[in-house]
Amino acid sequence: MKAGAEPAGSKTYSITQLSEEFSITPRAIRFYEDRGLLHPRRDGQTRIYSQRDWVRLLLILRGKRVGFSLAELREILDLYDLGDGQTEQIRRTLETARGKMVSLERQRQDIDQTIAELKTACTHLESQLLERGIDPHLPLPVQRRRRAGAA
Amino acid sequence: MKAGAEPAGSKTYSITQLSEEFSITPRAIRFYEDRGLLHPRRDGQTRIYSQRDWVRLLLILRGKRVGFSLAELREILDLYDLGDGQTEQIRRTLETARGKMVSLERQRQDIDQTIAELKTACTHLESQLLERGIDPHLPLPVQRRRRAGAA
DNA sequence: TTACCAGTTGACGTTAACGTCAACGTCACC
DNA sequence: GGTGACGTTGACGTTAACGTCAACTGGTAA
Repeated sequence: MKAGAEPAGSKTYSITQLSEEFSITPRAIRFYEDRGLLHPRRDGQTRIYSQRDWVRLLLILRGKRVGFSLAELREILDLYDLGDGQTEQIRRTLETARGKMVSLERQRQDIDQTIAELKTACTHLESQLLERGIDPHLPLPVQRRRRAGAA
Repeated sequence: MKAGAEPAGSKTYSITQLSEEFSITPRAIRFYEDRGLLHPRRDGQTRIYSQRDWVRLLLILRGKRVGFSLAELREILDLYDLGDGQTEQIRRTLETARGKMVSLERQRQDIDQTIAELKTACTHLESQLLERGIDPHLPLPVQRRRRAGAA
């Protein structure tokens, strides 16, 4: 039990705990490890995830939502545990980080434009409904629910 | 030459013209058509693209950059040529449009957070370089270029 | 002991979005 | 009447990101 860098009393997670918290499957988590995005401790066979792993997973999922591939996410996550690598390595890493920021800025512009277009499309549709004397904000005709999980 | 809805004098494009303008392959364009995102006229076998198709392609590519799948993009594009469909159809369409807007807003938040994190990571890296007396803004050691195309 | 979890490692299946290749048509031109 | 350039339709290959399934390994509660 002589823990290493971890605060020794720090909270840990099993793979299913993590999978439930983040609403993904254990399979996905193992897959991320296979791709070098996570490196949990082991107790024999079983994986034990630390707070740090928790944060990493958070970053991974957010990164996916903004469109990064797992390979890119690996690069990005490595930004944090570089610590004191070789100078050349640091410089390259810095370059890729800057590159990703640029593409993200552009992506945000794309999103803003798309939102704007959807907005006009919506008003267009709403006016069509109004012409027919229908309230555009009424809910749809009683959706069939199927045991909805967490939002 | 008796054109239909088109302004008759309106500019048209061949598939390779479009592919070059947007830096994609003809294969991709045909694929989009196969998935119902484009409906070009035909002159015998050959496809003829109108201004409207041009705009659609623009929207498709932007949509892809913000993470929409081709199936989703098809839905979105259909928002524009609904015209005067069935009332029920209009309402459902309106719902999906609103849903996409919500997810886009969230995605923009994700992007902003990611940018912020990358920014701190960058300053971290830069300070490491400064500690070693290195200018963090010098370009990398003479990248090998290989006949770069358009930016 | 048996039974049942929770977890593990392969191995193969799947979907999306094209790439690649083959075989073919067709026009202008020389 | 051959030869490109440009276009077409299949059909199969490929990569990413998992899903699915099978076979196995401890622990533990009845």
